[in-house]
Amino acid sequence: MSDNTPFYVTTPIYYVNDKPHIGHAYTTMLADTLARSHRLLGHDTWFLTGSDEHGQKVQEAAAARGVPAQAHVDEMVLRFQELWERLEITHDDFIRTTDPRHTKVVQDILQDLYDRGEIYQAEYDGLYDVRSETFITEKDLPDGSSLANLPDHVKVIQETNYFFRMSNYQEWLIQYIEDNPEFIQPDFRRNETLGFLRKELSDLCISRPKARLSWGIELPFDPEFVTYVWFDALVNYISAVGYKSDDAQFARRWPVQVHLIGKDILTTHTVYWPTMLKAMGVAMPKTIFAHGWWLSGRDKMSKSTGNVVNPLDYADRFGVDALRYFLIAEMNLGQDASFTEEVFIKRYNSDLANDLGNLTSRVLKMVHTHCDAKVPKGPTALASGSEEAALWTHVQQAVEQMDHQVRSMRPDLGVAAVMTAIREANKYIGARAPWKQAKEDDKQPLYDTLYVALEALRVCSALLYPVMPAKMTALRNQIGAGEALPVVEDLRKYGQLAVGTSLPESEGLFPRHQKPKPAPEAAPKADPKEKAPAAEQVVTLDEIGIDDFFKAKLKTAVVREAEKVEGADKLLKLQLDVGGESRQIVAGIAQHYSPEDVVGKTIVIVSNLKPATIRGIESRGMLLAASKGKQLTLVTVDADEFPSGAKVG
RNA sequence: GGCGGUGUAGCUCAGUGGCCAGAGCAGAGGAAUCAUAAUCCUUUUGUCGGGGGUUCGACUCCCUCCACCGCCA
Repeated sequence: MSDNTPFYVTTPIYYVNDKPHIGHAYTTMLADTLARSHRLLGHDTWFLTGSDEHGQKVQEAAAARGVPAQAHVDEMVLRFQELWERLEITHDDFIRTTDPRHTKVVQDILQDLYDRGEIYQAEYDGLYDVRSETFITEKDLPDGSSLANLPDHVKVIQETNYFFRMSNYQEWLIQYIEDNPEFIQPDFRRNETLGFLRKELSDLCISRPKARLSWGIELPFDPEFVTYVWFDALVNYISAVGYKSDDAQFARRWPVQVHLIGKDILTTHTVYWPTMLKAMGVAMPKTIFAHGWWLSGRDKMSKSTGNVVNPLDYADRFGVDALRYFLIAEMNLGQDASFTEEVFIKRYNSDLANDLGNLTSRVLKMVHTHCDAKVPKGPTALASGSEEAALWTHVQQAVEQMDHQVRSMRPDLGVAAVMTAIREANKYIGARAPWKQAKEDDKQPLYDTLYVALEALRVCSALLYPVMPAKMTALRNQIGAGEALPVVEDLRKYGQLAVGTSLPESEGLFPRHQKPKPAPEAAPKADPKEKAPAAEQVVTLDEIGIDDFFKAKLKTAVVREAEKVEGADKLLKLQLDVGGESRQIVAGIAQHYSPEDVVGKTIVIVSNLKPATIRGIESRGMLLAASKGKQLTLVTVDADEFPSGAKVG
């Protein structure tokens, strides 16, 4: 089974100015689990991660602190490097885009492409979004703004830049994606990319004038410019493995087996990067795999709502391996997954504490009590049809499943198969009742039971090792399998534990955690008589973040006309003036206001509500009104003359 | 608006034409007492989103409607 198939896996390089969060940690742990799995299989494995260190934000952050940019990133990068150490990440290399080995290669590539006409200079005359540091078109403008009325963060600029002839490769890329189904995964992301490619692809702006951005890699053919992100960040995947610097290494590693990415950077990796490689004449990645996001419950995690899960909190409270297990077991790769403390503790308790931890504990306690803390002598072969053989079959199914599912990028299913085997082992113990066997004069049945159970643990611990390296090493040590890395060949062979091996004192691997709380933040102490559901409501009912609030765009509006809606006794149709724009809404206020009452009033509306058709009449927005019981009053503004279209909030 | 997806037990999901539709978690009852108040057994609820069609037979294929999600506009 062992071979020398190369396995090269990457994470995106993380923006050094960002604070590390669960998204970074997840991708990196996933890559680590894959890398460890392939190393066990004997594959020639290389795991690369790193940091993206150029750009405006770094330049500004460094300036704000009054330190040179390089000193700033040297300091910031440690937050990632230290986190990876803490999370048992075993990357083989960590590339920084400020490394000379990287900047040199970037410049070589740019010069080469420029010489070959793949990069050209052109005048850009249009809109620039300062906030996202990107060029935009009129279509990209936020609602309510226009060329005549630009938002503060959008500027009209005219500047010279350099462009990469990406558009030349559109047809080729479509064909390539269609010919190579494994290239972009999961397949619905592949479809998205093909959808993106149905419209015309433009050339890619790859530079910024130094006047605006100096913290970057200088274009070798024009010292007035630095290269902007794409030819800097993406190139890390090849600069780190010897492209244009170490042909032997590059030949050994490339093409990469898997680029792991989050779904938010799909297009850069499935459109920009392949066309860049094509222009360079470099082979395509085998697979670009986009995973989903971790949600906080059902909501996107967001800094401003404060619901960002800090991976270190969980690592501190439950252990790094428990966190790794949760992240791998809980996410169906590709889909989004939900991270809550309640779900975390539930899974921790049921899988790790109750099933695996307790199985280990009950088996080892008996070995210590009845077998003099030595691996007992079990059956030399498993009689077909026996309970032992049945358990072993389940364990072997887990071996096969893990192998298959890791290759299919579904480690969650592999882990689930191992848990099934572990539950079978618990059933086996129950069926054999070794505590009864221990009371018999003939101890051999007892020894048989315990040895077979230990063998099941040996195999399962090896299968889970890539996910929980430290805990599984501890477990393997406790059952006498030694501290060395598991050997894959031994997983299909029964009877590998050496009889008579002395076992060390063992302690619980996964202590149980009490009482899943409904939400991460401690809820205010409710009346003890109140049952959980009530408390849950208190917590989940409805504090929203400022972000949520601002999703609703509230504006003032003046009612120009109003009329009753025929056939509906509650509805009025209103024609509004909202900052010069007219708009029609339907409001259920007819029992409280007559049309004459409301004309001329300045009211408040939700301006970005999805249009609805009420009684066949289009309603674009809703007005605000206070109501209690049967009373209702419109929300108006406290000034006699106030312009319509004003922002409220 | 265009393209795609999803809708199966209280929750999370599996199930690519055929025995009474499944798993884990949660709930209920019981057994056991080696073990981390852990384990094991039994057990309830399913119009398989609605409607129509193809078929001897559909959760599974086709059409349509509804709801939600993703990407794009």
